[in-house]
Amino acid sequence: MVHRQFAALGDPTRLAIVERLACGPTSAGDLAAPTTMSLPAVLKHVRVLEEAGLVTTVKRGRVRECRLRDDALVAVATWTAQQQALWSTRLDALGTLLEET
Amino acid sequence: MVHRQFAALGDPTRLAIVERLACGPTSAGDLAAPTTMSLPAVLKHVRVLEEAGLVTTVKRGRVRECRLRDDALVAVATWTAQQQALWSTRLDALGTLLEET
DNA sequence: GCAAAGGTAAACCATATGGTTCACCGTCAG
DNA sequence: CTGACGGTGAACCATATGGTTTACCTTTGC
Repeated sequence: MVHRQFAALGDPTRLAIVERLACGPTSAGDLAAPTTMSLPAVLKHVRVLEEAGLVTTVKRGRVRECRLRDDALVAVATWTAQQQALWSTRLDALGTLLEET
Repeated sequence: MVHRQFAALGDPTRLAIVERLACGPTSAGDLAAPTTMSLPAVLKHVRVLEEAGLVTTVKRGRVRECRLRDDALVAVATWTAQQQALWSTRLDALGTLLEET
């Protein structure tokens, strides 16, 4: 069910959040600060990323800490690799077929 | 602008189309046949994939042939690799920091 | 204990998305 | 030539998405 993750990464705002989070965990407020968006909007995006299994959040006191899951992109990476492998072997097969003729 | 591709792959129908196309080019009709969807619906998805630079289509006679672009997933693969690299170096840094203390 | 800060829930809105049907057009086969 | 086939454009619809504002709750600092 990797399409869930693709969908989550398909929004530019959420992609930016992931890239930001790759540099270390931050609070939700800090995530919203550099944007022109309201906090609730940003938090909705964080929720989506959370449900896609890309980030985890913990509430410490009154601040919610968001961090990238260490296994966040493995599903995406493996799917992509599989697909590329499949595709390249098909190209190889086509190549040998062309050589034979 | 890799979010365009992520968004395109974020829909289960389109993801299935890509996987199907990885096994070789097909006509639009053949793409729609195994599904419960109407042809126009499938063709809309193909358009989206085309605009995301993932597939190309050519019209031969009255049939439209759809094929996966050979460079379809490079952007996705490179972004993912970069991100994982960034993330793992950060983890390494954290590890050495913990060792020092 | 009070005020400010950080977050959250709810209501709401505009637009995008994913799908349908129907009418129609070009192409291929008999 | 004509009919069936594959695809396309348009109109339309329901729901999802991305955003807002407002009110409110909890935590923190003085």
